[in-house]
Amino acid sequence: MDYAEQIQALADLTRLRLLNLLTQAKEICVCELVDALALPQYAVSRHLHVLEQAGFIEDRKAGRWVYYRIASGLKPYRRTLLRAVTELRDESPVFQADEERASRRLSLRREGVCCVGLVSRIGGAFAPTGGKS
Amino acid sequence: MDYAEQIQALADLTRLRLLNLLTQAKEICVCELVDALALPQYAVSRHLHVLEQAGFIEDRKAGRWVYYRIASGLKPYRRTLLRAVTELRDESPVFQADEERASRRLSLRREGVCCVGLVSRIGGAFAPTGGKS
DNA sequence: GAAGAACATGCATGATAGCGCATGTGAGCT
DNA sequence: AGCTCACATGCGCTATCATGCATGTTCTTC
Repeated sequence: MDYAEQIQALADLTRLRLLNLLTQAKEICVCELVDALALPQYAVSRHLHVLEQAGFIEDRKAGRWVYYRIASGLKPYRRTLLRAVTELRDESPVFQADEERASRRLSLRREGVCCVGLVSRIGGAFAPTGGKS
Repeated sequence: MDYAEQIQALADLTRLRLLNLLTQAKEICVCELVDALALPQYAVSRHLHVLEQAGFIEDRKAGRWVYYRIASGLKPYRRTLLRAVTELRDESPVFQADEERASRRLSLRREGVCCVGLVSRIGGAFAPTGGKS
């Protein structure tokens, strides 16, 4: 995988949105990203795979969940590329809307676990009604 | 043109090579870039056009020559992206070979003009024999 | 104004990428 | 064991892109 291909991995709005969220949290579960971006699960999975192949992110399996995070030990130029993404953040409301949804979704975690007792994606959105009481 | 499209403009090895050269000189003529990259003229022209559309470079017409340079007044994230390109430079011999050819080609300028009295591309390379004597 | 140099562009082609749908995989729960 | 949930992936389709060839455009020079 040469340099152009690695940059190619960033040349997609969905992947930029994913990276934007991942740069702002230690790690995020796939289902949380699905909710935050309001995209089909298969789309999110695919884009995450591309980013992982390009070496920008890595994953951690935890039971039936998979948490993604920014890869550790990034080479300088990759780190710079990610920095460009974070600068992009101030320029488009798309990223801010993502962050808001992600923030609400992440706040529903219990003891760091993403989906405990959550009926995910009720009617296309996550219910802020307090989960299963 | 959204952000992903702008990054898309960088997702090509030829364009990375062009940018690498342009970040290291005030301005470079198309024919000089053709020699430095050893690529067909139409290819270089096309890629320059893509970079220009994406806002990374701008051109200056001078007679029958066209000089390209890094665009002035770049937004922060674009400047950061270009910085990533320059960091890429230390990682691949391709860029260094380009620079060497470009350096030799640029040294043939007379009073800042690119092709004065030059029979360009003799046998696929520029002749270091001193131009027209 | 005719010729040539420098650069740009229209067209056809092959390769690649993203999307939508469905299905596969693997872990946890009953 | 069987089921469900979270996630990944194979397939078909469409769109986009880089390339190669040829041609067009613009400027200079004779």
